[in-house]
Amino acid sequence: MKIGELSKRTGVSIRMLRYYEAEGLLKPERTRNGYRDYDLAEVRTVERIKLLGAGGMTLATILQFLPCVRGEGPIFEPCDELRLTLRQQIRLVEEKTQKLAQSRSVLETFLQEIGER
Amino acid sequence: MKIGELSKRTGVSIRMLRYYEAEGLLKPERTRNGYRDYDLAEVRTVERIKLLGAGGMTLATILQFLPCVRGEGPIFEPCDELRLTLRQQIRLVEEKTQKLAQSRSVLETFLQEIGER
DNA sequence: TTAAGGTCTGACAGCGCTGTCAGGGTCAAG
DNA sequence: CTTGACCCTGACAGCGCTGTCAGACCTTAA
Repeated sequence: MKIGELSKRTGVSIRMLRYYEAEGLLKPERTRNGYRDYDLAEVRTVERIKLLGAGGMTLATILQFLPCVRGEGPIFEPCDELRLTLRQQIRLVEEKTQKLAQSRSVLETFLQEIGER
Repeated sequence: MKIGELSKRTGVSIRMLRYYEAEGLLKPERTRNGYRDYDLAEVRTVERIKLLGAGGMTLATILQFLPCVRGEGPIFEPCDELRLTLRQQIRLVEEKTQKLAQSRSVLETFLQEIGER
C-alpha cells in the first residue's frame, strides 16, 4: 500500500506519515522506484499512534513502546522500563482528564453566570 | 502586588504573566517606577486562565470571554457569541476527554499484554 | 508524446507556549 | 555607597507538530 492510501485509510496526512517514519515509528519497505510500501497491518499501528498522540503522548514517548503499539506479541526486553513509562503515562492522562473536567466545569459555570439562555 | 508575588501565589512563571499581558489578558497598573502592580483579585483571574489553558484552550480564545473569566458581573454585549464559543469549547473538552479515555485504555491494554507484573 | 496524478526529498515557516539571556533600572538594608 | 533581590524590555531559541512549496521522478491513460 502506498502512502496516499494509508493516509486516506487512517486520516493521517501524508506529511505526518513521513514524519512518523523520520521519528522511527514506521519503517515501510520501498518499492523499486523508491515509493514507500506499507503493510496493511500498519493501518492499525497508525491508528494507535493517533490515539496515543491524542492523549497528549509525544511521538518520542510512543516510540519507547513501539513493539507494544505494533502488537508484536509478548515482549521480553524493555518490559520493566516499559511498565514504568506506561504507568507514568496513565497517571499523566488521569491528571489531564481531571484538569479537563475542571475546565469543563469552569466553562459551564460561565455559561450559567452569563444566563444559560 | 508585584509580579513576583503574583507568580508565587499562582504558580505561573513571571515570564508567562508578562505574556498574558502581552496577549491582553491582564492589564496591571504601573507604579511610578514602571513596576507592574496587580490587584489582589487577579490571583483568581490567573488561576482561571490556568485552568482554561490546561483544558487546551488558547489564550486568544480565553481572551474572548475575559469579562467572564474576571467574573465581572452579568455581561450584556458579547453574550451570544460567548455562549456559542463556550458551548463549542465544552464540546471540544468533551471530545478530548473521550480521546484521553481511549488513550488510557490503550495504555492499560498494553500494560496487560506486557504482563501486568 | 503528453498530461495528470502520485510520489520523492529537503527546507522553510508557523502555531502557542515557555525558558533564558542580555543590558539596564529601583529599592531597601547594611 | 555598595550589595542583593526585584523589576523592566527585547530578542532569540526550542518544543512538537503540521502545512506548504519547490524541484524532480514514475506511471498510467489518452
